[in-house]
Amino acid sequence: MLLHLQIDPRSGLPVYRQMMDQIRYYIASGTLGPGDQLPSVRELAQALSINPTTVVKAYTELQHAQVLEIRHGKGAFVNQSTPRFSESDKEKALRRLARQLAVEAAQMGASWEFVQGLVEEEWTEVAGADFQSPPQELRKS
Amino acid sequence: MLLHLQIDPRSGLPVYRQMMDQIRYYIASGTLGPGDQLPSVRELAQALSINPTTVVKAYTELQHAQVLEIRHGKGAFVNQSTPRFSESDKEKALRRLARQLAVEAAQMGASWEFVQGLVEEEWTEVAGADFQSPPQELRKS
Amino acid sequence: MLLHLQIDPRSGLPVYRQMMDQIRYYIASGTLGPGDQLPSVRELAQALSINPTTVVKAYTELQHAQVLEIRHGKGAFVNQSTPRFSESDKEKALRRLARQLAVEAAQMGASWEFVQGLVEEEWTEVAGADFQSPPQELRKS
Amino acid sequence: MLLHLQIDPRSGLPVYRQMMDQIRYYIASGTLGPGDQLPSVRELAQALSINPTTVVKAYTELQHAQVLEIRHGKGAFVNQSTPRFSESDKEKALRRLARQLAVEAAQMGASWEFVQGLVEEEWTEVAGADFQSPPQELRKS
DNA sequence: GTGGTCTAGACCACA
DNA sequence: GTGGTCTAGACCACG
Repeated sequence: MLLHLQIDPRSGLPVYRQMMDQIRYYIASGTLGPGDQLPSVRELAQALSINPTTVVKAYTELQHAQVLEIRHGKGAFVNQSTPRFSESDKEKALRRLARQLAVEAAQMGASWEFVQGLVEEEWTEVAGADFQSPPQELRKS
Repeated sequence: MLLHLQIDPRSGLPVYRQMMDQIRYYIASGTLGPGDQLPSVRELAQALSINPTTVVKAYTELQHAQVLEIRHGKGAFVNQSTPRFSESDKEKALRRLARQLAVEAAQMGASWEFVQGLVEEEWTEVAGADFQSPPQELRKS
Repeated sequence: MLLHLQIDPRSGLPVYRQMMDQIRYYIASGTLGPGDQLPSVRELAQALSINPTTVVKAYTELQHAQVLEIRHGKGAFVNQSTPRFSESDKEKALRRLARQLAVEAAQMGASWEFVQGLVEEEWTEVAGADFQSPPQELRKS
Repeated sequence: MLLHLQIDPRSGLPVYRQMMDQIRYYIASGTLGPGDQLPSVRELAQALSINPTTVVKAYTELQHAQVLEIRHGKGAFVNQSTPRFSESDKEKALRRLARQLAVEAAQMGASWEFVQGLVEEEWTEVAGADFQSPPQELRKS
């Protein structure tokens, strides 16, 4: 339950957003599975040497994004069900990221092969594990 | 002299930092060379629909970093001796974006084919015109 | 821009939720229209003698609910477009409220006619004004 | 002795207060009379899937308000001389719920017919059996 | 023990 | 001026 989040206060990215990104990554990559409990607010705050309210913000935002489920008095848990998005929303969000990647890669003079390889590497690292992980049909609540 | 900067106010990244990063990229990638003049503050601000003071801040910060030279009444210019990014820095920056794309796509339940197609579309749109997209050879990483 | 929110710290309802409820009411009843600017965080906090971060929380939650649009450095505005909900979500949310009303009314020994009249009164007060308000097609951004 | 309390943990209202309110309603409406015994703490807690300490808190608070009498080792009982709610109090409480329903329905773009139907469905389900729904007379408030 | 709310006040980003 | 983030610490609700 240590989660090993790495926070860089000088990155310009808000701390709570860095936390969100990394928690999402752990979930997507299978390190955290549906139903898994996250560290308590106080525990994580102390481990990262940040204020508890910052952790609360990260958790709350992830709750809004249907990534976490917060149970009062119990703790924060990875949501059971994959959140549903409309196809248009999905494409819109992902296209924004794809464009950002393409633009920066092009500006840096990267080749298409390089970019393609990079994306494939990250995809397999993140989603590959899921395909081999056990089916999630056993969980019902 | 439009520079094609891509700003996302909701990314959590400060706008002036997004600008700095991308200007650095332009310089590192050779799109901007030593001595080249950057757009005027007003011009850039209008093009990006942002406040001129934000542009000023980005330019000033880059001046402090010895990346730009501000000549009062003349404009902003790329400094001499601008270090190019190392290959590892390039990869690190792009990998961060690729990972973010992969994580969100995986959490949304997108297929690999969908992600791959999206990236390819954006790449051809962004880099295609400039680079005469090279022949589609097979690659593995 | 006074908005005249009434907060009762002893009601047991969180302050930010009381604010949300009343802002929603003002919007639904037409007192606040699409595009209207809300009081600034500091202004409202001072007027209600509460902490600014509490106002921020109310505004942020309403932003998540697609009721408000927050423009950094500009202020908070009533969203232009009515948020879209699936029919099933709509019914689920409203049925919860309808049931609560029915249960409590029944426990208090209210008659069906009384309940029906109450709902109709509130509906016309809230939605009636909208039907007579000018069409909103002129706004484009 | 199930009491049919309706608890919504996400309403923002403290659970113990929701319980207090509804127990007061039961008493005011005559469903619970002076001297009647309430469910045991454990029984209620299990039925509502909440923590026994929460039930204890609700009972204790009602004891302080002289609404209940706690007899050690015996249970909780409705006090003598429990004032019934005035008509205006009834209306105030119900109107609050009716308004909330109207506001949310209006913001979701629901039709009056939809809302009306929903309320009638819930009413008949909740009160129909108990009250042998009286003949449908015309009423105006 | 858990999370939820609120305060008081600081500093940053943006217009 | 606007909103956004973070800290330090308090008290409440819940298990």
